Amino acid sequence: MPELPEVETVVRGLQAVLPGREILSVRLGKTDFIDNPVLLAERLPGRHIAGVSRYGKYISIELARGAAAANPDAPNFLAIHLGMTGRITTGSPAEPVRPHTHVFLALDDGNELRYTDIRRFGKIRLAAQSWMDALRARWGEDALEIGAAEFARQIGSRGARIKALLLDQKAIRGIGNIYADESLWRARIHPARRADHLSATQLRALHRAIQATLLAAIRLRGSSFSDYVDSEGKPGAFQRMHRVYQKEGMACRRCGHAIRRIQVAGRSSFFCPRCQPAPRVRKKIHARKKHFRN
DNA sequence: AGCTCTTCCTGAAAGC
DNA sequence: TGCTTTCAGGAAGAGC
Repeated sequence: MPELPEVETVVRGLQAVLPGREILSVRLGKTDFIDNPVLLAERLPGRHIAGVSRYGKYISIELARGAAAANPDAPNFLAIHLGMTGRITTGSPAEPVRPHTHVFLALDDGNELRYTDIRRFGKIRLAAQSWMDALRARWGEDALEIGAAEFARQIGSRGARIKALLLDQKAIRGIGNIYADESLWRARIHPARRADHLSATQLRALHRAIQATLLAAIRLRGSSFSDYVDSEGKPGAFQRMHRVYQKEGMACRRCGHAIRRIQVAGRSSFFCPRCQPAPRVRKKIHARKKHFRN
């Protein structure tokens, strides 16, 4: 499940090989996850790649602007979201093609950029600057860049449960289920706590925990659970450092209590019931979800 | 307005 | 053994 650290790792890999390359041709398989496949196939050939960057969990491949592409509505960005099972790799076109590979871009150095996505939860779009700006306006600050004060202001004022907010890209961008759970464990905060019930100290601790967790994950090139690999096709190693995610029933590394799993905001949430004390049970929640004891 | 739930997709694993 | 059911989750959109 590519989240900020995995996308960052892929982007760094692509930055090493893509800038300056010309896209020679486009071949497509299934296209239901591509915003406008005809436009993509028509407009990409002949364009040169200027750079690669990350925006939240989006990968943005910027195309060099020719004279004709100078106007602001020109589609100068290839925006790619890996969804849950997306992978982008570059390598020789002679390498065997993995099943569910749906985009092939031939490059002028003889290599091929491929997009593979089993579940096709990913998204690909040839986008104009205005679309990238709209994404920026819609979403919150990047989880790695946001300061402690801004984090407390954005998150601490909301009535939603903290886990739901961490997953909401409009509140803060880049975090998914793995790093939300790992960060909450590190900060000793229960995933079902209301954000506006957290103390200033807890918000500071959570801000610190998020950034420390994300940076540690980037150092280990991300977490490979099912499908994630970097742009060279190699898995990350941060899954070895997971403390709660997918560890139901195992002993908490801090206190030894069994890790539990509950649903919060429609997502599996793993936590230590001793280190991360539950919110005071509200009658509404108690009546609906009996497993909220602890 | 602000929050939670449902939906899309495939394959692995559990259930019977 | 072999079938069916459940589950995983990012983010848009529906619903409350």
